Amino acid sequence: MLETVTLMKTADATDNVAESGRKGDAEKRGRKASKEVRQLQLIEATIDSLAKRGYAETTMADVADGAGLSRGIVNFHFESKEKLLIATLQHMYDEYSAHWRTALQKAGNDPARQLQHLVWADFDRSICNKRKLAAWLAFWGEAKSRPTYQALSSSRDAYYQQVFIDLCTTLKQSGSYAYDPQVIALALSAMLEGLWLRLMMGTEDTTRETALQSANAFLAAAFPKHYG
Amino acid sequence: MLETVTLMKTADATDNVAESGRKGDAEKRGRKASKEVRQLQLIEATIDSLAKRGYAETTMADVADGAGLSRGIVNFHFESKEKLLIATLQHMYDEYSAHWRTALQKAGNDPARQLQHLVWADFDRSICNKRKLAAWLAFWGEAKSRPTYQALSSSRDAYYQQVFIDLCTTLKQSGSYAYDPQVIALALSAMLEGLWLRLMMGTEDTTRETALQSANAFLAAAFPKHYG
DNA sequence: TCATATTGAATGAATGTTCAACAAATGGTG
DNA sequence: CACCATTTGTTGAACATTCATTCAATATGA
Repeated sequence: MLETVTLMKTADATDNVAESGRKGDAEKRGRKASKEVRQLQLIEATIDSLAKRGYAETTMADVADGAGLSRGIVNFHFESKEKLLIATLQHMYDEYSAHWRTALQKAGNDPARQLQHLVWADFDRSICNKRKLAAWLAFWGEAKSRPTYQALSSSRDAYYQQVFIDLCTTLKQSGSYAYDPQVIALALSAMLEGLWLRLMMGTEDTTRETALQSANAFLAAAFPKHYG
Repeated sequence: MLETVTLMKTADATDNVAESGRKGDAEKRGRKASKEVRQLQLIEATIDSLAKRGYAETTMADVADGAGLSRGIVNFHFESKEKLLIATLQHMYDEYSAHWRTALQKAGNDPARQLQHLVWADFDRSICNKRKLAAWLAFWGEAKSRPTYQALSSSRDAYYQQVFIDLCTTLKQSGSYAYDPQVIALALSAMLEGLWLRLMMGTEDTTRETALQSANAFLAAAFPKHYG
């Protein structure tokens, strides 16, 4: 009963899902596609399912249906459901990483600009959209009780956090602020994650624009000499 | 009706998964207990299970075992698994609410003090401990795709947010700050939730103490004339 | 004795995984 | 090019397991 709906909904997906769900039925239907393409197709279908149904309700059948393929296919490309989900989380982290690094690179050498760009990056449409945020939230909800997810998360998060701390340290020196860089960096990254959380939950009063506004307000308050 | 409930559980409070699973076999075993006590016992067992196994892996059997009761018992006291989970979420919200209101009341009439106390309240041991944070995270992860959970969350959250906005507005006037109160209130509440998120995930570098430190740093940065 | 709470086994539905059969690509050989 | 063998991808049904729910039997308290 929900199956037909599933096919339709890949289209609605606010962003780029359209393409991944659409690419000529000729290419994916029945006929072979390269291993990588097929795996990506299944990962995208997994994200769709996570976003629409949540972690607990995401089933192999729903993923296969969402990709327009048969039931057994997922176990062929990924050995098990668990490995599919890990690959999906990995994929999302890789995408986030790439985006983050690009933002940092484009910011040049000025630490104030770098921090600003990193904050902006978090609210970019390509990263920060309903579908992906919902999928993140689904994973976070399970991460606590799944060592594998937690391991994946913590190593990367620690790295981002360190970059924030370093930037805050530099800004402190050049602006002679009184704060402990470590403390203010934690406040900053926590706020960014909290804003994501709000966006994920779909709270009425929080949009990408207002979230970004609040993030900017924080920077202005914490580093008035740089962002005033 | 919820008030009495609140009293009971604050007793076991701190972090004691142990006790909630242990309390005198004499009391609960076989012999009848009042309906309310039994329901509370099952709700506590549900929180334990959510914290230990996550939402997706929480089963009726695990809840019953955790409470030291038989399999069929949960369907007798709560009609279904879904209703058990809703009652559990409701219970956690009631507890949080009560704690929050108490903190606000104890703060007196000074808005700066009120805001400070509300922030402190969020990191109080009775609210902010591994077990309960993990349970919150488990619910949040599913809230996006469950209208019932979302409805429960959003109405309350909107209320808290409004209080924050009002307090920020007052502080702005008395300290003649430049910020838009709405924007700064969102930044504040997002940061608080983000800190919770970090604590939930069990990141090494974030403890209740460092989280509170960061929250205070935020207040000092945003309202220097009040918290400087 | 009656109402209510509790138990634990039975039931049925949902779902992850396996696998034999089939189809498509690939590559070698004449 | 034609032909066949092999490898690889795909399918869908069968299987086994897990789990929520039901319910008849039993125990408990009034």
